[in-house]
Amino acid sequence: MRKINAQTPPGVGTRAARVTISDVAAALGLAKGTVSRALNGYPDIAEATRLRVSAAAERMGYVPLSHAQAIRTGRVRALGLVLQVCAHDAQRLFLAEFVAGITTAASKEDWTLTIATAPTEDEVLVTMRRLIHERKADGFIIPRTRTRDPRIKVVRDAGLPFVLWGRTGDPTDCAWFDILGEDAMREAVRRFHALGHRRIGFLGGGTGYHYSLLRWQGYREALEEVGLRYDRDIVGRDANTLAGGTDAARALLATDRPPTAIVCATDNGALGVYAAAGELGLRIGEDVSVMSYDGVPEGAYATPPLTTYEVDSRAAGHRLAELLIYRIRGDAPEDLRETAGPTLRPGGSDRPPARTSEALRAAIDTDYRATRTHQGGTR
Amino acid sequence: MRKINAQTPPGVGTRAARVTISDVAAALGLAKGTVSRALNGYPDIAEATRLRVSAAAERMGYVPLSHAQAIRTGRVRALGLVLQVCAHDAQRLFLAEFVAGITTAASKEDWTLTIATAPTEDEVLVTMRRLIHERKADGFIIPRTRTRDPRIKVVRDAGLPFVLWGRTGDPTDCAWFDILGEDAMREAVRRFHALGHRRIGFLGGGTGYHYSLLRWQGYREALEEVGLRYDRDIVGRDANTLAGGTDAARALLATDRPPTAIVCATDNGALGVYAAAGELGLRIGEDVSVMSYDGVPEGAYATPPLTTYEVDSRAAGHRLAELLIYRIRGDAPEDLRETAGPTLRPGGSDRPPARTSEALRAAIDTDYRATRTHQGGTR
DNA sequence: ACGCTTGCCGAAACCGGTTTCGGATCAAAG
DNA sequence: CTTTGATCCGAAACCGGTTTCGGCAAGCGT
Repeated sequence: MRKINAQTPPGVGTRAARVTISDVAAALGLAKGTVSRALNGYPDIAEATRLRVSAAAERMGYVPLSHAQAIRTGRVRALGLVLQVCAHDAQRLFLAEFVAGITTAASKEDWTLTIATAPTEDEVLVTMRRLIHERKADGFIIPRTRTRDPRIKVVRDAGLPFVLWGRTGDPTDCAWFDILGEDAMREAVRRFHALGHRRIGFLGGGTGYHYSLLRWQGYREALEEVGLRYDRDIVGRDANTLAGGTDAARALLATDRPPTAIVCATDNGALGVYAAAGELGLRIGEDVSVMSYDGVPEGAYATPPLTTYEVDSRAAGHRLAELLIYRIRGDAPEDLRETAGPTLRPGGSDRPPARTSEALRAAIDTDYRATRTHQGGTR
Repeated sequence: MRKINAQTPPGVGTRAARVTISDVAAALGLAKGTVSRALNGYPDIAEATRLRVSAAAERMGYVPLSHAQAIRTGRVRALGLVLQVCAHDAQRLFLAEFVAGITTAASKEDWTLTIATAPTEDEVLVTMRRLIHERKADGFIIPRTRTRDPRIKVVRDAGLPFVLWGRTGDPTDCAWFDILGEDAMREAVRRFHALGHRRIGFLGGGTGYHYSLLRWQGYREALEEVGLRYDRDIVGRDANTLAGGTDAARALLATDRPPTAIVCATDNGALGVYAAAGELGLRIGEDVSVMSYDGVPEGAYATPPLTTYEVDSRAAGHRLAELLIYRIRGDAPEDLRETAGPTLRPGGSDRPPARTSEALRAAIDTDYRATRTHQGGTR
């Protein structure tokens, strides 16, 4: 009488009996070790046997238990992702698509995604260490890389494979996928210049993020390329949130020679420009033009719709998962570095300048007073 | 000479040596079975020994490997979540907060979240079955429940615990957390009535979703409560997306007696009302008032900002994870049913009616023509 | 005909835990 | 002084896989 595995965990009803490797072995009259080796492609198994085994496994519906394998192999067939979810808004909504991309690629190979979140940068590290120590993942996807990123050290010290969503300062041992945001910034500057803008500002993302540095460089290089002078008066920082973008845009528009066009590293920052322009009674796409990067949905709802370089987060997630699996399977990081070009999503926020920077300055000053007094009256 | 576990998986550097239960046992001069029972609170271990063991485990940094435990216990200490991520937009951005809530609650108990996605409803079921069969999760969180939800059958058949994010038609064996959307709809109707609206329409979510049914009922009941007649001419369906909402709103505004206020089951539908109103040259909050439910960020960026009942997705995820863990540990589903009231996020889209329904009809007809001819001109 | 590979598979150890079972110790009871 | 029972722990089986090791049989050369 064979013993059937009929464990009944407390709390709920019986779990369906699973067919184990021993069941398959018994059905074929083979040793379970033989079955295991046959399924894992060991060279010391006859081709005929291998076929017989995989046919039987298929027929009986046998699927190895990844955590049972893990105890010996140390691999759980899971990708790790730790997200920093700040209390305030920012960057959160790219996530659904991103995760969808990762999980579809992962499940194609019968892997899963173990996901965790942490409120602060430090806790992200703690959480990663915990997942590593508990062997919850065989490798990590590291999103939103910084120029000097402590997460890389954590995962590298543990000897675990990883891939970056974005590039970083020191590429040693790093594999990555990234979209060339700097090219987007370059194109934006060129386009503004071609439209007739001669005073083009820039709003950068948070300091420390590597994409932020790259995009700023792209802006700066393109400026030189079209023959405009770099002027830090019309370059804002920490503008990757709505609030930050609003503040920075106010500052730019308060200068003696305000920009007639602003290139933004992120859509959130660009929406801040909308807000600041609204305060001054300026219309986007007429008084001030804006182009940015990300493709957040709010941009499409703004008036006029934001012209931006859209990021296909799903495709990125998909590719990153594939790269990570290759990496875990042993490919060299140097062979797993990919970049893609930016994709423009046209809107109505990038148009020829209605006036020069000087005229804009004057217009702001008069309009602003007008708006103020106008707002004084009830509505 | 003790053998140290120094396996080196191919592909990357050495994984740090982990301290195992045998290490702890050896350090204390106990059998590893004893250590295991001590840490798991078996009654046949002396209190002194238990303290000694847990102190040593703590000191040595011993953490049991969940997948090693799982092989015997069948529990992997992971929560399962399978998301349907449609190609088109809709409901996606609640996700980051939701996931954050789940993972914080989970990691508090040293659990993790195994997440997967699928493009269609059927593939969601397939994916869930796969995760169940591979024992990737000890229980599931089922989001966006339908009145008759096939996912419940899948997980119930497997004998796995689960909790619902939302309620469902047949509550047998179900635990859930939900926000009383129907109360929000009631309040919205009452508020519109108090503001003077006498023609209040409704845009429902997708059919089949239980929340959609409940909210529609809430609308209908409140209508009766304030003494207005239910009129299916001003009730739209399948309006839980921007496109669906736009279509439905067009239909409502094309009736002989168009609504001066519209209660929407979802923000996306409400933004569709904005779009439809825009087409007709109507202003939200003046010609047509709108209130809805969800609290998506786009709503705050619309002009005027959308008045809506905001959902704290993070709190919901947090609570759902807790409930599921309780459920897995054996609590009865009947004891794990919680609801919370809606929270209003005021905007500018709900104001007294500028005119009656009849006057609105006339205004639309004339304005619309005017707009058309006006649009004929450039710009 | 004999030894030597080589191919192929069974047996058993192993991974890191959990759980069962039985035996040793000791205090209280007879 | 033994018997009994409770308390506490060690030993070993077990979970579902993987991997090592050794041996049998067929094929090869000489």
